[in-house]
Amino acid sequence: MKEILREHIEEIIQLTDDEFAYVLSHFTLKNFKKHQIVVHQDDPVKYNFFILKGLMKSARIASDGKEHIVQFAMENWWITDLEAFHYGTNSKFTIDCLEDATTYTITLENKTKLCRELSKMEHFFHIKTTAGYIALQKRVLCLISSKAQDRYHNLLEQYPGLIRRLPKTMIASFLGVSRETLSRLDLN
Amino acid sequence: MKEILREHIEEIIQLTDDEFAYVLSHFTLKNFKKHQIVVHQDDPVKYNFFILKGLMKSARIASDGKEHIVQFAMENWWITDLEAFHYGTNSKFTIDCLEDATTYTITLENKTKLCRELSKMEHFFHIKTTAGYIALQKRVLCLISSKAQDRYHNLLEQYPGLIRRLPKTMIASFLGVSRETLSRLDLN
DNA sequence: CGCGCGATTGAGTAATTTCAAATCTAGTGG
DNA sequence: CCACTAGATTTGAAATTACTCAATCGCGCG
Repeated sequence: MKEILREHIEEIIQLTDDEFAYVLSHFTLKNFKKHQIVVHQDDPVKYNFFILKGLMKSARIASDGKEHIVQFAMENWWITDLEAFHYGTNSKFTIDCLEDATTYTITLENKTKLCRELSKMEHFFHIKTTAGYIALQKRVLCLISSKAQDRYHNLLEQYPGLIRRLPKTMIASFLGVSRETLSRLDLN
Repeated sequence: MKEILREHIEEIIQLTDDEFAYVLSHFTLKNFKKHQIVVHQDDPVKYNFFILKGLMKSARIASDGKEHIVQFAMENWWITDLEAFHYGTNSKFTIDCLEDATTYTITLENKTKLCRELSKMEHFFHIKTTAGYIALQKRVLCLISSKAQDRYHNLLEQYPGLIRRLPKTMIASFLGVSRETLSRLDLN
């Protein structure tokens, strides 16, 4: 468990054993079961989640009852409602488990403390956020410039391992089309 | 000029006069004229731009010749192709001026140096990137969950000052609809 | 076997695009 | 002050794309 987090962090910065032990002490290991809700829409967000094992999604239920999936996260990905987490507002999204999950969670207080006391960790989070920004920018471009079919292929190409674990209904929701439309596309 | 940048940074962190002078020495003041191209699609990206005055857009020209606007930036906003800037790859976008512009530019080398030497600045950029991430996440949600009309109103509500300075063609491109469709919407 | 869930298919409707033409507007030069 | 032009915006009409609602299919599991 520890090793996974350590390797993940050390892809970006180097830590001594002591430093890593200190970093680790700011995280809490938490397990969740499939279908378990980790963040409730309209509730405050306590944690940022680093996924060791499992699969989650972050989605918003619109007023008409439809679910719009904003993010998936699997092994070695982070997930939370970053806005609510950072600004202490209520979550716009519900985050739940598509598979049983094991996570390291960190509170905002601990993240802030860690960044203040170990500037390498601020660098780490900065780089991670930058990568997330870049990924979102790509997604925006895809959404405004491509037809549903190309969006599907684009996703498949970028995250083939993820797609295999997802029901098509959810892929459709993530792509911003109805499940019927996705089903009618020629996916070859 | 200096004061604008200083106030912008000091919204997030505190700097002594000496520190700010040091920070400032990593930036270069650059002026651009309306229609001038600041970053060419498929070229490397030298700078991240902080806009003191003016208005720019970042857009991708697709293979069919259509322009898809990914970002606008006006006073006190940052703009670049963050992926190309950080990873040294070629820009996916063309960034150009919709109005005459005055900017402070910073190279990746200087940004990295600044972050290493003054950890407060790493914090500053981290917070800025986080805010950008949050804004993009909102945009993604809007794109997958709303009709064109609601997307327009959403944008108008969030950035009324920006909309007033933009031709409708560009707003349409930003929203991911054709200019004809935007023109036909009932915008009241 | 039969239930439940996900995926597909059909039919009608709505939203959006495309291409073309018309209209409007701001700036320029006479 | 007017005429002219270039660019932006709007409008029209047909074609495409996607959505909704309903029905059906397929499959794994108790």
